[in-house]
Amino acid sequence: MKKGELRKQELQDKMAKHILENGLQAGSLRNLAQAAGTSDRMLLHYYHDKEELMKEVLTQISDNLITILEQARTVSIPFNQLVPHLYKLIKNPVVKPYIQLWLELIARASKKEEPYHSIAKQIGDSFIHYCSELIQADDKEKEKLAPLTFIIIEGIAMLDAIDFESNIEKALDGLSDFKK
Amino acid sequence: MKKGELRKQELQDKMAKHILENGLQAGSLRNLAQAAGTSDRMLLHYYHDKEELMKEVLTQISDNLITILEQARTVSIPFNQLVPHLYKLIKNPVVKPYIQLWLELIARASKKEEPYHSIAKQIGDSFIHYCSELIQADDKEKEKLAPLTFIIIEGIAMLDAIDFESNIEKALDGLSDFKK
DNA sequence: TTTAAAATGTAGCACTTGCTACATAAATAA
DNA sequence: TTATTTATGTAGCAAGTGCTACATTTTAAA
Repeated sequence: MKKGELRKQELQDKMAKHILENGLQAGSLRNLAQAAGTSDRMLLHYYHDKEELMKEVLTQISDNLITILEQARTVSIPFNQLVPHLYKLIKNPVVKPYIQLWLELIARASKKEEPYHSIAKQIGDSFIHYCSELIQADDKEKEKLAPLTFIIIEGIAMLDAIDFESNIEKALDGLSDFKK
Repeated sequence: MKKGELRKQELQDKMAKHILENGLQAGSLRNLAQAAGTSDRMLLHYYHDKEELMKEVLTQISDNLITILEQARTVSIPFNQLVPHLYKLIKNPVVKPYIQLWLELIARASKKEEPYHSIAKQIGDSFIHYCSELIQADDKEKEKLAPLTFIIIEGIAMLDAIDFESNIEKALDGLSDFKK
């Protein structure tokens, strides 16, 4: 890697950290520049415009999350244990900022705003793939259970955003009453 | 109702419509004023500040949604039919803007931003109450199934935001495989 | 060593944001 | 009719937004 690219990567790491800690809303060029220890002028030197910058930063954040998830990977689990397991995971202080950012991403994606929409789709795909790998079931079952797991975790994340923990517990209770 | 209050309500209706159609992001005082056919100056005459304005407008929107939902109410349905029923409902063009706004609300609520956080909690409560009324089950079951329904519908709304319809179908398929 | 390219600084533009100061016109109360 | 709220207009401020123009220094290629 050349010197320039190295510097760019250095800035990008710091920007990713800043976005993760403060959200998309706090991601103005000047804010990001300050967090990275440079100027907005320099950011537009390394990136063509803000859209390109955000695309690369968010992609990096998403890659980081995947790495974290892969590291926290266990052996495959049956569905009824997987959901509580993932609930614990998204409550983890390391993971939680990613979930909060994810909610912001979805809000923008729902308006087809770019680059957020396409990045959100990518992340969605990765997560379903991740669920699929974790579920203990045959392939035909996985096909249905991975999306179902995704949906339930997303829903839980939303309830968690409005401090509905007790409702989450009740729902998990209700879920465990079901059998195949 | 006095003349002033009447005028305020008139403006508020138009602002609610605008927010519903264009989202929170498009809700600057000047945008709202234009949509209501007045000036930002006048909005701050009727409301103390933007926070108060948003609080009242969003509360009204939420009340409108509840009215719509109540009108679309059927007889009580067992859980496994309720989820597909609600999925159809949130796909309804009349309801869909509310869901999109809801996603935006959640994103802000997750940062404890006011007035969004408290309003989102209120709406969450109403929706769980609504689910509870619709579910065909005894009270003890409802206690668990209403939050579970809420979670699943929220999750579906998120997947829908990133055009994951086929995954939603698979998940619903998977869900119907479960039995008590 | 000259030359081209990449890195960085300083200033600013045009626009949007919430909100305010200062005024006048209109409706209402005394 | 006078006095007092209430309604509305005009202008602007201070801060923030993405982005650009123009300059200079530093680095690397010839």
